[in-house]
Amino acid sequence: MPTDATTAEPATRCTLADVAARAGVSASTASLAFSGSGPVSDATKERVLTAASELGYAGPDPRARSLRRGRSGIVGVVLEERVRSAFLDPVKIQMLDGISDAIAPLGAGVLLLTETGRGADAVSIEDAPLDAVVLIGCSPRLGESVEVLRRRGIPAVAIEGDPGDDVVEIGIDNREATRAGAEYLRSLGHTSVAIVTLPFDAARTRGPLTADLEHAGTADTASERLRGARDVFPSIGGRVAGGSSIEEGLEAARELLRDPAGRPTAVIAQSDLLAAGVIRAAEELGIRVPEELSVLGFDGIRPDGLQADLTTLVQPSVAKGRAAGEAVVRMLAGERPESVRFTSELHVGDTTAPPRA
Amino acid sequence: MPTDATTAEPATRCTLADVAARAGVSASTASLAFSGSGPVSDATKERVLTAASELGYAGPDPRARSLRRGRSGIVGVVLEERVRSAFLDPVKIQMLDGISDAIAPLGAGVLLLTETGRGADAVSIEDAPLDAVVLIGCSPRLGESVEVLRRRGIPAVAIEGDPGDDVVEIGIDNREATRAGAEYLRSLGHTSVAIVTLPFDAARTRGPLTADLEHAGTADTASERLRGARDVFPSIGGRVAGGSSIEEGLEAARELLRDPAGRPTAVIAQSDLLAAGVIRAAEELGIRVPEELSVLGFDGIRPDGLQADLTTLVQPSVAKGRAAGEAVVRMLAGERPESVRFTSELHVGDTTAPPRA
DNA sequence: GAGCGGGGTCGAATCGATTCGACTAGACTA
DNA sequence: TAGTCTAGTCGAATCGATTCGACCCCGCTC
Repeated sequence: MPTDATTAEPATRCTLADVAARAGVSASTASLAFSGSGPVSDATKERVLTAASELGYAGPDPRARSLRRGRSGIVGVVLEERVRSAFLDPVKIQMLDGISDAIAPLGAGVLLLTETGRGADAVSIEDAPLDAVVLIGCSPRLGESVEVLRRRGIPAVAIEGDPGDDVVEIGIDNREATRAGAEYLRSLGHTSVAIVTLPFDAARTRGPLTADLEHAGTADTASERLRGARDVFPSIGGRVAGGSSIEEGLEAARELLRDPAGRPTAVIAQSDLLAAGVIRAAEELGIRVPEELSVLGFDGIRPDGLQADLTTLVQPSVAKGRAAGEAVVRMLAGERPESVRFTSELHVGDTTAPPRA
Repeated sequence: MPTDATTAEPATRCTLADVAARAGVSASTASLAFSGSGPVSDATKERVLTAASELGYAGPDPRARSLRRGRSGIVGVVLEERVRSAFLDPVKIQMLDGISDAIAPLGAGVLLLTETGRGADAVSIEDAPLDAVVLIGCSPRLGESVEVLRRRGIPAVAIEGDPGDDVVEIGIDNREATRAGAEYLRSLGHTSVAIVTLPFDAARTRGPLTADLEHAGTADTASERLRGARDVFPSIGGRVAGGSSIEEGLEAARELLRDPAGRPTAVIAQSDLLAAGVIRAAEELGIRVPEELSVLGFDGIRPDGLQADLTTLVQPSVAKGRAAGEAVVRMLAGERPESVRFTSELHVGDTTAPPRA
């Protein structure tokens, strides 16, 4: 009797064995009929399928299937922060898009994971049925994650941040790109330049850019971009933001621009969102951009609510995601893909200009 | 011998049984030692844990665990469209945020699913190890999805769109809200009003708003909002967009505003993104907003790049997501949560004004 | 000292499907 | 007609952990 929509669930859901029994075949044959891999006569197949629909059988249980097959069809994507903040960052979304695009042929889904501490109640990298993992973001905790995955034997790909060892990495030329941007500023005539960086440590400590903070850090992206700036302006100073957001940029820039005396003529922001915050701070303080202050961003997204055409270093976010996805597909196929390094390009908008004499 | 970082994986990964053997206890005891549920002497526990770390055991296999326990710790979120487009819609992101927030105490992760056709190669609602599912969006395919889930015995919650029967639904007052907005337009003096709707059918057919299209449709949201507009402007006409995006709004509005003779003095857009597109179309055509054209949106997000303060119907997106997540948690706990209906609020911005005499 | 209770451990069944090797009939060849 | 082959089917082992009931032994009580 088919289950009625309004009745409670049957005491026990029906299994492949039930279907097989009803069709008068063995469980193995029924399995073959469903998976299609193996010789089964059309008549038998039909009988099995009929029995299944009569019983309201919803197909093989994915849990059992994945235990037997050793594959779950799920690729984890680790976002360093909470899901909410990751989605505020357009760069992450673009990468996620690239990833889900690239793994589609694998028939796998994307499981969102966050880097909460171990043993937390949220599902984590330690206990989720994953076939592979993509680590997104310049996470200081990368080392731990990689170690966990290695123990579990799960292939991993990292986007940004040095995972070390033999983990495939998808990155960009953070240092060179920033240097190019800094050189552009110098070519405009700027000599008094400050920087607003991404956080250096896991705690996301914000504050003035000190040697302490800088060296305690493990965040590759922030360090590399800073190095690029130092290549051109060796003694550059500035502030460390607590993350990539307009709000953080605003806060950092308020400090940076507060004192009219020591005010820089240009600010290098390590992300477009930070740059947008810097611009907003300038507006607050009545400082005109780019006449009185040049602002350089990084990423190449269009921050929400910013009408200026930001001068920035455009990185191929979607391509990065796609490359990561493709690497996952290859690893699952037993290959050993190479790391990839993309290059960024300077886009000159209207937020940079020569400094006022 | 512990696995060296550089060696290939051991032929077979080690299992709980291996650990138990090494610790000199039975598999059952080892399991107890790991899960902590059951009486195990401290000495034994210690021995097991030691053996595990010596062997490089990474903890129980989640696949086996979920088979036995019948829970996978994964909640699916079905986005009707591709992942990429879903993330372009700020409303969806906000709901997703609310969901992931609410299910956190469950210790479950969020698996992104898209409503691709059956049997597609992508992981789907039919074969993913899910404990529960949240259906997002006014999907015409909702019926099929609900049926699949019912067969599989997976609890479901729908956000927007009438899932029918006994499925919990989280919604808003689409009709009443739109009516309120329309009444506001009428109170300003508008009588010639057009509408740009969301798609009515699964194929996302775009074009003029005809009775055919309208009635063939199964998309609850579009229909309800249209009804609300009809409550005030019974003979309202307009165009059906192919989705919620600035691009679609732009395209629809070009048609709508092309002919200066029959041009409406106000446009009701069924989403803020569509509204942003309408405004952009007006700019293209040299029509001033709000002096020559009033535009009303729906959602309460700030569309990217739109500097106007959109007059719109603000819906509580995050709260909707959170309510859905909470419903999931309750269902998994064996309760039967109630459906929830939120209300939207009219926000008067600067895109609406009385029509020119 | 016999009886009793309970902490600690173990065996074995179980979750549900997949898959490999074996087996059976019927078709086809020599 | 005996022998070979193949398509179709079945049994049984397997994936790895969890869990229920049984069991044992030690300490306590009367």
